[in-house]
Amino acid sequence: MIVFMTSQGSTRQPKYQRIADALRAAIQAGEYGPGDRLPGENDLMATYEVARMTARQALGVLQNEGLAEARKGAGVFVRAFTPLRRRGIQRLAREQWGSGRSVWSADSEDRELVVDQVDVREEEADGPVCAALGVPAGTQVWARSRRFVLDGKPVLFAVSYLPADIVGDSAITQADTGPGGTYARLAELGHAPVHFREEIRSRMPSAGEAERLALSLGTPVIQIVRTAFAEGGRAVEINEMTLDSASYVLEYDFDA
Amino acid sequence: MIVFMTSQGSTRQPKYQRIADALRAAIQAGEYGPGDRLPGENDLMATYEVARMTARQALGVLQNEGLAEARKGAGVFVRAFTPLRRRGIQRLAREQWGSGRSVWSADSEDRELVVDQVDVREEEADGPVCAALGVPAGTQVWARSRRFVLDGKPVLFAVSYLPADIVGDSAITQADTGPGGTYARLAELGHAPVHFREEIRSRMPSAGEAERLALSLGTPVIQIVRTAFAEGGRAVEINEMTLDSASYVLEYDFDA
DNA sequence: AAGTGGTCTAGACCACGTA
DNA sequence: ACGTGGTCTAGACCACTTT
Repeated sequence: MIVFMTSQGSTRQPKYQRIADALRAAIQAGEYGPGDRLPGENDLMATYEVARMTARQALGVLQNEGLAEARKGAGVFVRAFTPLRRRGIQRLAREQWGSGRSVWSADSEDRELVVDQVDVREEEADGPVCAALGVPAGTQVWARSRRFVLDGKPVLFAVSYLPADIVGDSAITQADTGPGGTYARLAELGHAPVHFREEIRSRMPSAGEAERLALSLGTPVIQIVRTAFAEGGRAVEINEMTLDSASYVLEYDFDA
Repeated sequence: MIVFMTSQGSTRQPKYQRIADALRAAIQAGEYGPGDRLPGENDLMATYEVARMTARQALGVLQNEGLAEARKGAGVFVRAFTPLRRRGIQRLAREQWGSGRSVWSADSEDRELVVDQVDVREEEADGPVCAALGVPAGTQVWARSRRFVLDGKPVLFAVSYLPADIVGDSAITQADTGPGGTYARLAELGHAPVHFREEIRSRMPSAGEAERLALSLGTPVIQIVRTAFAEGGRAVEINEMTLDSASYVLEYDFDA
C-alpha cells in the first residue's frame, strides 16, 4: 500500500520549507560557515526522499533569502558578507572635497577601487530629473555615469545630473573632474554645495541592475538619490546611486 | 514531426525568462496598472505552449522582483507602492520629543497608526547589544519591542535596549512611556540624547520577519540600528528597527 | 568522465477565494 | 462549483565545473 504523504502528512509545513529550515538552522549553528558547500540537489533527494524539483525549491529558498549562492556545475555555497561602511554625512563635509580628496576615497580605505563604465554626455533631462532639479521640462543637463568596482566586485553605479548652464565647459564635462571632484569644480564656478538631501529606498534589482552589479539571487539594491543645494537653495546636482546591499552599510551621524 | 525546442532553439534565453520579460514589459508599458490581474498560470500555458511549472517560474520571477504579488485562489496582481517618508534627522530634533510629541507622529500624518505586539521586559543584554551600548557582557537592560501598523498594514517593528541602571523605575519600564516618549523620560533622568547614529542595511527577510510584516515575495527589509548618545558620549539607547522596504523612503538632510 | 545546477515536461492533488 | 495558485512526483536533456 502506498501512503501518499502530502504536506499535511505529519506537519503542516511544505516539505521544501522544512528542508530549507533545516539547512538554515545548520548554517546559523555554524555547521556550514561562509564559503562552505551545502548539500546539493542529489544529496537532499537522497536524505529527504523527495523529487529533484522539491530539493531544488528548498535550495531556492535559501538563495532568495540571500543566505546561499549557487555556482553552476559546482554546488550551492554559503554566502560571505564584508560590507563597506559609508559615512553619509562626514564623507560630504566641505573638508573632504575642499582638500582635493575624492568623496569616494572616504569609503574604501586600502582596498583596490576601480572606476568603470564611465560615460559623460549632455542630454535633455527627463521628467523626474527636471522635477528634482527644479528646472523646466526639456532643460539641457550633463549626465555623468560610472561604476565602482572594489577588489573585483562591482558595488555601486551612479548617474549624476547637473544643469548645463552652470557647468559651462568646466572639467565637470570631462571624464576626470580633477582634484576634489565635481563639488570642488562647482565651488570654483560659484555654486558650492552647502546642503545635501539623501533619499534612500530598497528594492529587488531589475535584470539589468543585477547583471551590472553581478548580484546573486536574493540580493536587494539600495537606491540613494542625493540632491546638492547651493547657497540660496538652488539644486545644482542630482546623484542617483544604485548599491549592492550586500556590500554596504550606510551610516548617518547627527545631533539632536 | 516534433521539434523539441530547448532554450537554445531560437534564442539563448530560457523560456520562463522570455515570458517574464514580456509580462514585465507589458507592466512597464502600462498595459497592466497597479492592482491589475496578470495572466495566470493557465493563460500562460495556453499562450506560450509551456508546462505549468514553466509558467509558474515566469510568474515567480516577477514576484521575486517585487513587481507582482500572488493571491491564493485569486490570481497574480501588479503591486502598488505608496511609501511613507521618514525624515531621519528632523524627526529626532529635540523640539519633537521636547514638546511632548511622539517621534513617530512625524512619519505618518493623517493616517491610522496602530501600535501592536508591545512587550517590555528586563533582561541580560547579548553580545552585539553590549558592544553597541559599550557595557560589559551580561549587563541588565530593558528591552522594549513593538510593531507599527499603518492603515492595517504592518510597516515596521522595533526593539530598543536601554541600560537598566539609568532607566530606574521610570515610565520607560511601562508600555506607555508618556508624552514625548522614551527620549523625554531620558532627559528627565539627566540622560538627554544629544547625538544619534543610524546604521542602515538592507537584506531579504527571514521567514519570521516576512510573516510579522506581512511581506509579499520579493520585498526586502531595511534595517536601521540607531544609537542615542548622551552628553559625554555615553550610549543610552540602541534601537533596532526592521522596516518593510515597500512602505518607506528614508530621508536625511544635512549641511556640507 | 563524472557530478553539479539550470531548464523543462506532463501529469497530480490540495487549499483557497470568488462567484 | 469552479478556477486560482501552491506543492509534488518522476522522469529528461543541457551547460558547466571539477577531477
